[in-house]
Amino acid sequence: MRASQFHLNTLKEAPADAEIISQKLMLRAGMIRKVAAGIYDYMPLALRSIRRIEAIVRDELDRAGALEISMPLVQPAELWRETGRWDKMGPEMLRLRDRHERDFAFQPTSEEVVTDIARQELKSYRQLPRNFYQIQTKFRDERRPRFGVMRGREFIMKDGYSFDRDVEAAGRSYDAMFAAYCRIFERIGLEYRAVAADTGAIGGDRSHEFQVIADTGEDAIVYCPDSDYAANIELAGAPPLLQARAEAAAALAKTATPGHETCEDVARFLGAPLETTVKSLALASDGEDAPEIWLLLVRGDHALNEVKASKIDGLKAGFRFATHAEIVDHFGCEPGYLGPLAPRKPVRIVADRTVARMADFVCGANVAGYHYTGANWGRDLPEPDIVADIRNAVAGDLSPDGKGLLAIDRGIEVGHVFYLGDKYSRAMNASFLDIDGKPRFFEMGCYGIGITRILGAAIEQNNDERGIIWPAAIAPFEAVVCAVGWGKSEAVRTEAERLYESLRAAGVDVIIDDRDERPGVMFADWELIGVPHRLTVGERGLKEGVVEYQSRRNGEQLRLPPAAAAEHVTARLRG
RNA sequence: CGGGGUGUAGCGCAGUCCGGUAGCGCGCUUGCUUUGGGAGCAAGAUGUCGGGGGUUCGAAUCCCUCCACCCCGACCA
Repeated sequence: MRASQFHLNTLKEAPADAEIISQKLMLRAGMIRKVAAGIYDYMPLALRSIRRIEAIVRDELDRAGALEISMPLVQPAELWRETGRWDKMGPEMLRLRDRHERDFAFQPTSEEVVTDIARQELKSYRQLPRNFYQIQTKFRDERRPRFGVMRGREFIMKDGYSFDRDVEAAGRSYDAMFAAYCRIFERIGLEYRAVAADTGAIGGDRSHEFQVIADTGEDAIVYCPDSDYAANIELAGAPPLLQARAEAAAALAKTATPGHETCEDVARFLGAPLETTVKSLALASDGEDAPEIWLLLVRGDHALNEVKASKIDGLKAGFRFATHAEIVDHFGCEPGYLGPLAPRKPVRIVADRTVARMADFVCGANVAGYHYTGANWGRDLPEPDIVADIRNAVAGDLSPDGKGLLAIDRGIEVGHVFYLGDKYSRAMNASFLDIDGKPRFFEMGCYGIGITRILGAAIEQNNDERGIIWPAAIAPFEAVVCAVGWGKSEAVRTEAERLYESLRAAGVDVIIDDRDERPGVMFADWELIGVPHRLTVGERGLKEGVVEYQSRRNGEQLRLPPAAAAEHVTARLRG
């Protein structure tokens, strides 16, 4: 490629609404343009990187035995109604009507369509296992698109689906995809972690997220540096922090805490450690009749984990935070002073395992402006109705595998492998004839990779004050030849062209900067764009018999004889 | 969907309070000079001031109303 024929449009300043570094750099480098909220043009530079990511994904999936297909972007509502998801999906799914007023969905994912394929195409166990995937545009009408390409509404995703004859075989398919994903992210060159994730209604332990480690990540990853334990914070087990409940030592006392509503405030005001306070959260579950009110208790320094809470009997069907009116009605006071002692009306008390072992604790008194100190289970109030793990794990907790202490990192989810069971095949009556001649529902798995999100994640992980530093495997160009004084020096032109041609001959994806720009402009552009390897040809160097090499990643500079330069770059890329 | 905020040239911004017919930097065009880290000088081009309505002799500016976008808020690739 020649820069004079390529489309380059770099900016010195990023658009004001860009928030995170990858979004700013992609906009400045001219890779993407915003068309609407969460919807972007991918300009030639971006598309080159996208195609390289896709190539790696295809290569590894093909190797793992998956087959590429292409399913429609616009999918008939009837299929989505079969699984009930037409109603369940909510406003996140973009709905369309055709000229006959028929309902369609713009695919946010494709379980329904692929299951429809399977029930028509796969009749016999002899055809199993089968794994279909596609790399396709998805649309999810996110309530809040942000972070550029990281959380766009329209994005490119690889989604794959496996079909197996039984649970064991499905497990093998899952493991094969898990392994393929590891290879994919290693080849792309990302620092990632595979973490156990929530399986929701499906159950079981076969759900893993592939998280790219980055401070700007929206997910919290809990892991044990001394073992291979890693889980999404939604799932990570949080052990009780007390071995056993101590004997009550203090007397129950109602203490004035005017204006102090948070545990932090109350602890500071009372001069008590935050670990002696109990945080009370009022939830409501909407049952057949009146809503039931719940009070969930975690220690003052802990946070409620809503995914864990949703697994408690009675909350499984869904819950919400109680309204102000419900709180006043059941507790007889304003939020901020709620507690488990003698609420005005009966509420279900759920204590975190740590809270259940606390003694002499501080909690709201259900009277505005007052907290109890010295509260004790059994003596001052009944034992909790339910004791469960309902808090987020925190750094320093004992790892659930007992092999060390937990640490927490931020991550960006770029992949997810998930065992589906027969949820979709049963709903859509998708079956095959097994060896015994009886029909069975397919055991399914689904496997996603956020192709465009990988772009953002890679930049979040690889950048400096000058711009992007692409991992070579997904860079828009592997190398650039900068010709200083292109317009006036025949020698420079000749040597730059020669280098360019030898790199091309060696299979390097190289661009020659023949724009006749000043060197500062060229260097700034290519450093912003993040091309991993740069060769500079100028009259000054040629007089001394050298061209200059510079590595984008570590800034290393070398002066090389022109005859050895191309080989040097090739060796770094392929070596 | 709630709460906050912003819309002025491709990008970054000033001008709005106090109404008088739109400006700065970067970028773009042309010419000359310059030529190893985002050049200098000169001359230029580019605006329905988010849309619509109103007030006024006169509106980017005041009022009403839509719209778009951004930020803060709990199940996602």
